[in-house]
Amino acid sequence: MDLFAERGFEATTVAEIAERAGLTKRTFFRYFGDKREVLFAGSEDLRAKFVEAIAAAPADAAPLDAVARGLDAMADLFAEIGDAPRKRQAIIAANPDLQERELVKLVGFAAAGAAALRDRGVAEPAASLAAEAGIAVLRVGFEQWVSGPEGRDIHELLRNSLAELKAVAA
Amino acid sequence: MDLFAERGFEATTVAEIAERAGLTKRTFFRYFGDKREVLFAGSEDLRAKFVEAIAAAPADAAPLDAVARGLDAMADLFAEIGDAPRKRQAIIAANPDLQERELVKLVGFAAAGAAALRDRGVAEPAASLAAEAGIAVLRVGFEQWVSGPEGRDIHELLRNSLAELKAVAA
DNA sequence: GCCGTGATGTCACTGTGTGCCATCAGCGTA
DNA sequence: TACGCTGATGGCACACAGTGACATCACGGC
Repeated sequence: MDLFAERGFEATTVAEIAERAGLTKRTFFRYFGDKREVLFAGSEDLRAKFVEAIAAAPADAAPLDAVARGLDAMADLFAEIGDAPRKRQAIIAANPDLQERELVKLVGFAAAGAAALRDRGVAEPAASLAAEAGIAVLRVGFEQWVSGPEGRDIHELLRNSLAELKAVAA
Repeated sequence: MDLFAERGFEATTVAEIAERAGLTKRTFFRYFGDKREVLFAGSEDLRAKFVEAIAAAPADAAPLDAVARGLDAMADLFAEIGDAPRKRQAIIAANPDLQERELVKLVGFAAAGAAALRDRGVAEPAASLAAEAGIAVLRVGFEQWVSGPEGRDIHELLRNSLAELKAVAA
């Protein structure tokens, strides 16, 4: 993160990252599948929170409301770790390769969320659509959070975004 | 496309593609920003159809209905060129790097669709959400089309997918 | 003291992607 | 015809990502 902030992602070589971390290039690639992955190592936690919250939603909750619980759980995590996500997002915003990887992660969230919904008895394609819609809400709300003024509550932004989606789809 | 179908994307080098096309590696990279891009060259047309149809929707159409027009226009193009998209999708499905690039293209569609909606007077974040939701519908419907039996009508799949989204968001 | 086992280092190598310069065809102009 | 300009291409050389193969080393069990 330090190196990326100093020189940018592209201008930082894996050898330099490895040296800073006290290991070799080869060992770096044993821990991370590729150079980008080092910035997304924490995303499994996020996905886990998301699916757990969906699974834990009341049995009679509608699919999209279960997804809303998942989004709320993600927001908890964001709020918890302060503005680290914002710094990280600035690095990602400056590099197309990283944006690609982020999209992959988000689609992975959608797939995991859809699976969690199916476990709740939601049929396809409703499960996938509810999960994809939830990720759309996340994208839009998160974008407002990182690009807007500091201190705004990410929970509220996501809730508003979801309400807006419901209004649009009505 | 021939080379990718024979040996797979990864096992095909840019030098081989260039040779087959009668030019050099260097020239290939002047036409395509990277190796993956050669598979996505036609996507600008698709995006253009999408935004044109949104712009051409009746002035009183709801945002999501304007997006539905856009999806219909894309379906026209898919149906027109037969099963080439299915072959292409098989290549993409076999390679994570290509999937990443496809997501980027889809998100680009969403952004272009959102801009078209804003031109129609739709405010944010409704415009982005409607466009993102439309792309979710496209992903789910297209996935059914390529993975399901041959001969199904992509228009119908997309319409059903959209109806399902509306039901889920109700 | 010996033997796995897992983590790490070292080395060589392929392939992507880029910068730099040479070449060449076409085209307008004197 | 000769000249110079321009745009497209080829031909290098290179940095860097990522991988396979092998060596090394620390460790714990026996």
